[in-house]
Amino acid sequence: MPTTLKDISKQSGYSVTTVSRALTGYDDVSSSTRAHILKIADQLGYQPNHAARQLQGQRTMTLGLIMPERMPTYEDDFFSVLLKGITYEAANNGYDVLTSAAHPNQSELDTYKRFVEGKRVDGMIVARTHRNDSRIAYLQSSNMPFIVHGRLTSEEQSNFHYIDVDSQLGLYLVTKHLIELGHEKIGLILPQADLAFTDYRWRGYLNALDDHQLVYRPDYCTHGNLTYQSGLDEADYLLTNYPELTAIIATNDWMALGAIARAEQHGRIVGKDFAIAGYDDIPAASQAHPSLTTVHQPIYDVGVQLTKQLISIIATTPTTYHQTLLKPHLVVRESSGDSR
Amino acid sequence: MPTTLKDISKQSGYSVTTVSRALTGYDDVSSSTRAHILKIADQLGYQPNHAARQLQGQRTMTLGLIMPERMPTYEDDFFSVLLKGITYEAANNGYDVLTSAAHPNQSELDTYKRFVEGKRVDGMIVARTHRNDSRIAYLQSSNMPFIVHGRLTSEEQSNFHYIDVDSQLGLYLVTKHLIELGHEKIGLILPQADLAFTDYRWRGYLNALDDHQLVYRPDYCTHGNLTYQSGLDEADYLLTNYPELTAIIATNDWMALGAIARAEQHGRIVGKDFAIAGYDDIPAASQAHPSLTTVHQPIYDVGVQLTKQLISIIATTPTTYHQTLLKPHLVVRESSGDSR
DNA sequence: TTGTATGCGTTATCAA
DNA sequence: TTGATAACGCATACAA
Repeated sequence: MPTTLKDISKQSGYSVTTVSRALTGYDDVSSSTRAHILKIADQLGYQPNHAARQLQGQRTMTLGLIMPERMPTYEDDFFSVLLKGITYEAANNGYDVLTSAAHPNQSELDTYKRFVEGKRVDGMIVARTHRNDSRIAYLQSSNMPFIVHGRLTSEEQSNFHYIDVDSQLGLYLVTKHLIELGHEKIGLILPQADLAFTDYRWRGYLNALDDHQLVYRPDYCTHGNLTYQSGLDEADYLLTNYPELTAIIATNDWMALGAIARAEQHGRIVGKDFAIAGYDDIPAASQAHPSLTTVHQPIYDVGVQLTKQLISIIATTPTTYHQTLLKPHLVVRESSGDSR
Repeated sequence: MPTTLKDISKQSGYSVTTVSRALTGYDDVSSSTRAHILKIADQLGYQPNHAARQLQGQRTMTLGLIMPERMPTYEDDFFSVLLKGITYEAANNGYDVLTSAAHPNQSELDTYKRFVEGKRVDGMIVARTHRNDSRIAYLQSSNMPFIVHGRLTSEEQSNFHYIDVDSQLGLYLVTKHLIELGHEKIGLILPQADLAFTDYRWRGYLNALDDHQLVYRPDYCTHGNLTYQSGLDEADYLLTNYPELTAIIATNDWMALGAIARAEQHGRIVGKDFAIAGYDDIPAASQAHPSLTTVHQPIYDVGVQLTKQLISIIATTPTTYHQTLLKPHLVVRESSGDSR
């Protein structure tokens, strides 16, 4: 059985109260008794019982992250990398991280409720927002501190703390890059329509076309699901129906890699007579052949930033929303080809 | 303030005890009162207070995973992918996952103690074992259920539940593959010497040489640290000092990718006049150019298996160690070249 | 079938 | 500077 305050109390002769105060660093304990108690606690290998602390309203020193209901695609490591950044930064600040996914017969939202109303965490991190995001609505109605990676769509109000990478700018940059290389007919493979960033990426593409007096062709835009397979499928669709295309932008790297593979099967030589670009700059992007032109998203670092912010929010309960928009940068590699 | 049993008690007129029993599914509650209570609980959105449950000795329904003290290299996503598998499988069984890393001024082992003695979890998962692993020794001395991914070195006793991928077999397979292609002078880039699997991988290499009557040259073996950079460095060292080498095996894919890059800088054409193989089969391996011959490790699935096992161990406290050795398989791609 | 009393380990309040 | 007591929310032993 683990050591409790009572054990230390007995050993030391002091009351449980005094022991508690000595251990938690109160200043109304004589330094000699504190030293004495500290020594015994150390000998006995005392570890505070976390549940007991929580129970009388203490902080949990725990942050929560819930993985999406349907597992993101097998190859999508967005959440795991984010979680890595979160875990290490949390630990640097004395926090632990509780993670879960929907339990059987429960919704994702139920999991949020379990964490929040079960008082299991001091704050929540929400990632990959979608249109009309019920998780955010719920958290707003609670008084649990939370921070979001991403915003709601541009038509919705994002009245909460967030850190986002400016997807609209990101897609503007790639699109502009391709246009400047001479491309005028550029296909676009978007993610699922209900993801909030889909909206921003689409707008970035649109703006770039606009700014260069190119006509927007809605039929050049399709929706994939962020997987390699959907990159194959959507590229196939675009190349079959619109052979006039000279370039395709996929809104994540896995779809872009799929698109490259399929384009080559269609007889296009990517990086020479056809251009493809991705988004994210995952490790495989630089290894791919041709290497992938893409937009860099520092996911690990975003995890770190989110954590830093959330912890400061927990500490200070700011009255104004902390909203950060990070600027992504274009990484030009072989797949977009030379100037044509 | 979240709803408590007391609130439901007041609303329903029943005692807290009865409410508690109705909600946790005892059978000594009349079905009419149960229905009544359930309804009110639902209306009030009752969520059990986790801390309170834990406090009187209940299960936490939480599993623990602690990330290594020094962050695994930036690009090493082993833990994050493992954690993804663990989290989803845990959730499937009604469990949550608590993760952390060493807090400031604390050791990794302190973190284990916090989790175990602070009674924060029902079981622990340990990964990436090393020689003389103090975390395992500690857990063995506790009575916290735990399962390990990996074993101790072959000279040590692995008296605990584990699931390992047979690294020795894995390295045997790659080495044999290269030998059968005609290679006789094969460099080996190992991980840090204190990692337990280093031992097994080295033995696999050794056995394959032995079985084919090739002499083992210790100086053909170097140690990297699992990063791309160390792949560059160690390959450089090997190629500079032993130009007679016709192949290099790196014991993970990132080092192998580094080795490919450096070998090409040394004028070797990998896949033609020089062979390189890796280990892990990370996504980038199939995208690399040349694509990487490697050994497949199903990390996500291992996470799933570990979780399944651990949960069953928690439930049944088996008296015999559950030890599984998974067979890895060779994935032959371009980097090992054709028969020579 | 239901209710009362008690305790889990800790901290906060109040008194000494 | 220290200690007794109550309280956090829940589940259990025991009584009714």
